[in-house]
Amino acid sequence: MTVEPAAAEPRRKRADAVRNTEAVLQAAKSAFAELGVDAPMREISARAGVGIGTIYRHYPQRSDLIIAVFRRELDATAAEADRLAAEHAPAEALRRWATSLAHFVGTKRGLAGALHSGDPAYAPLPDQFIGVLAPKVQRILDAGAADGTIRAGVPAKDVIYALSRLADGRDDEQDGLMIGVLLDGLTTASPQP
Amino acid sequence: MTVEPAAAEPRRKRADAVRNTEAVLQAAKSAFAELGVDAPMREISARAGVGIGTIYRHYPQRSDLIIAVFRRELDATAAEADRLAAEHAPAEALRRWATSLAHFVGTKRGLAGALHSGDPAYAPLPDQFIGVLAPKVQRILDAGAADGTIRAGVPAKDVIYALSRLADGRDDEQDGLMIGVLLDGLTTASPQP
Amino acid sequence: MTVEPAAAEPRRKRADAVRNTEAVLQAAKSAFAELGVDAPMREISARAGVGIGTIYRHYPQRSDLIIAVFRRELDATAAEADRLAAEHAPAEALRRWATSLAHFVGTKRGLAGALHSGDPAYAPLPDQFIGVLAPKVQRILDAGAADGTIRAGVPAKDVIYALSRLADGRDDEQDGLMIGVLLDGLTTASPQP
Amino acid sequence: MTVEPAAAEPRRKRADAVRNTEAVLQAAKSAFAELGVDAPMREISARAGVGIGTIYRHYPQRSDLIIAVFRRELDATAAEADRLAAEHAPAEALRRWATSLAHFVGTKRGLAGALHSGDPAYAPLPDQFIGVLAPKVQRILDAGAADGTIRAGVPAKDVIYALSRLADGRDDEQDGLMIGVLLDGLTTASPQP
DNA sequence: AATGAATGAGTGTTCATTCAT
DNA sequence: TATGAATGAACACTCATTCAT
Repeated sequence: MTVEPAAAEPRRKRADAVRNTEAVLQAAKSAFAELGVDAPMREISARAGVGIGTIYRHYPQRSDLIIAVFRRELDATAAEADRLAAEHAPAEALRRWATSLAHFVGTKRGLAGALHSGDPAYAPLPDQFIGVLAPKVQRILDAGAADGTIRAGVPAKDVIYALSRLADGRDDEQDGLMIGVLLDGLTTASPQP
Repeated sequence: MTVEPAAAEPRRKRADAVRNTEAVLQAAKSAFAELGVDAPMREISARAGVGIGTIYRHYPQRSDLIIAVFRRELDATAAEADRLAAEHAPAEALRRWATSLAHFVGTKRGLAGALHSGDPAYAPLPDQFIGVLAPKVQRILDAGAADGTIRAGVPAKDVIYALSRLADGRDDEQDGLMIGVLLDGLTTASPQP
Repeated sequence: MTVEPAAAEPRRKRADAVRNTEAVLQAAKSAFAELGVDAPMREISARAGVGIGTIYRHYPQRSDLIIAVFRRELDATAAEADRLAAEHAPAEALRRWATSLAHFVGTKRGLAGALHSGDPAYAPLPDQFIGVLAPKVQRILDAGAADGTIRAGVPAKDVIYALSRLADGRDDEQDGLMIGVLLDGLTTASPQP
Repeated sequence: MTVEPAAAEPRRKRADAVRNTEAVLQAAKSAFAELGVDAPMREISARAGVGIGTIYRHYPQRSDLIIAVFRRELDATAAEADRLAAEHAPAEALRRWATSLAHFVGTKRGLAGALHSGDPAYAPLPDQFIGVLAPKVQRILDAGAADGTIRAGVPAKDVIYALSRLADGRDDEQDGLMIGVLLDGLTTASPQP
């Protein structure tokens, strides 16, 4: 497929490594989607066509792999918050962003559970997720608090956790309903004078 | 076939059996609290000072044991709904009951997760919990819908699930905050004319 | 169903015991037929509506129960040998008797296996079966040897074992075929002059 | 994708793996001989001085291990059929081959039982054994049927099963006797004109 | 005598993690 | 650096057998 320079042996290695890394991420993504984020490591290595040792080399902790797999989507979700904040009033931005997050979390079997499991294997996860998302969401919340459309005093972290939990169900429709209720509790119809 | 004295002696030796049954329930309760509802059966049998076979005799499925352990508290939580419904306006009753449920769920490591895991070992759990709680909660919701203080069209089942999820955190305070927000979304300050 | 004297308390016990014994035998028979002779003891006691201890009291060894269950049929099969010996020429008697034995063994899942397993739980079985059957069969064999229609020098015990093994299949038709072949090897078409 | 030297080095370290594989086969062979083909996996792994996971890695199903253990001998027995067919008249070839099979089966405690147990753990066994042996034996049977020295219409499969059963005893001598009788029933002294 | 609760050894099986090559 | 073989702890579950009542 890709044309590679015949020479440059050391480069080759690099190319291989990149290919492997990508294969592992894809494999993990599909395995996580089908089996949950607690999918057997062996299953992932098999899907990637890579030795299991290679995965451990790159991702010593399971949480490292999870983070790597979701990194792009996580960043996209964070960016979405900025975009929405720029284009919509805070309450509306929050509402739309909640849908993004719900989609993100809802399609990752077991992710919400892992975030709150207390299992050491997942320990670094919450900080990672909150670290990326919270600042963006906090800005929306602050803007809403400033114009009175969003209840003040609710930390972004807790909003994100709550949304994650409510989005983890088997039934998107019902999940959406309760997320809507939560947002109703968080927002007011119109800016307070 | 044979006529027996109505004042039946309900088979002796229940002394031993009852003692063991109680020991198992206590052991399971403590194990569940510390290790979660997926605590190893052996651990439970060890804590109970009982052979592992004894547990399987009484509770062939893990879910049977979980239900037995939480039965009393579950019933109490259900009864609380009735009591609160009798003593308070619907929205207030709901709010207070949510605290009860939050306490119940919040002290059972892994219970909320098990309720939504899809794991066959926990399969009968959701029906049990919803079956006991939903009718009571539904009555409160209906009363609130009737006088306009609670948003109509939100099934008790979803309310219970949502509350369970929000109560599953490690931090009671923050859990309580988000539960409050959810309830705000579910209720209105005063009866609608 | 049966009319019992109202008095005679000690008799009652006896009646109960007999009823229990019979129930156990029936239960074991059906369990053996469906699950094989290694059916769980608990399953048998449950079918009999009797405590498991009761079975152990009457039949300390599994082989005791097996023997008791098959006793009647075993005796009938032995008697059949005598009957056939009286009514038919030796070779024909043997051939017919083989069908009886094949039916007996073929309908007892696992019996043939147990007879040759070497498992201590079944140790007394072979002697029991051979002890009852061999003398009868030996008489037929001897008669056949005398008139030259049955090959001499083959012990009844081995004939019985061989027939049991060949009858243990899943396919009666094919079992019958090979039993026929064995009998052909054992007999000659007509008395040798 | 990448061109590799045709003289591929077949991955080092096979030294270790091969050693283990062989150790497992030896251990299984001895365990099967002493305890039967239902010997505990742990016992086998212990004898092999190998972790139990190693056995499951190589032989996910018990039947896989059984087949692997007996493969060589099974193939040898099949080859023997060809050899005997080439060197002897059909009836004599069959007779001699029966001795081979009897030796094979007779030294594998429980193998004959497993072949007919219906236990899913052994399910692939009959097809494997019959698949390897039946074609060879069938050729002998057909040749014998053609020259009238072997009874026609008896499938090789049934002959093999019958011989296996008769060879499964504890007493080689008596087993041999009944096998002889069966063969007598299957063959005629001399070619039919 | 009958009951059935209790015992606990035994077995199959999975999977995270290490490490020799 | 990659590989994947090996490890072995862990767990669920079954069932023969004992024994207090």
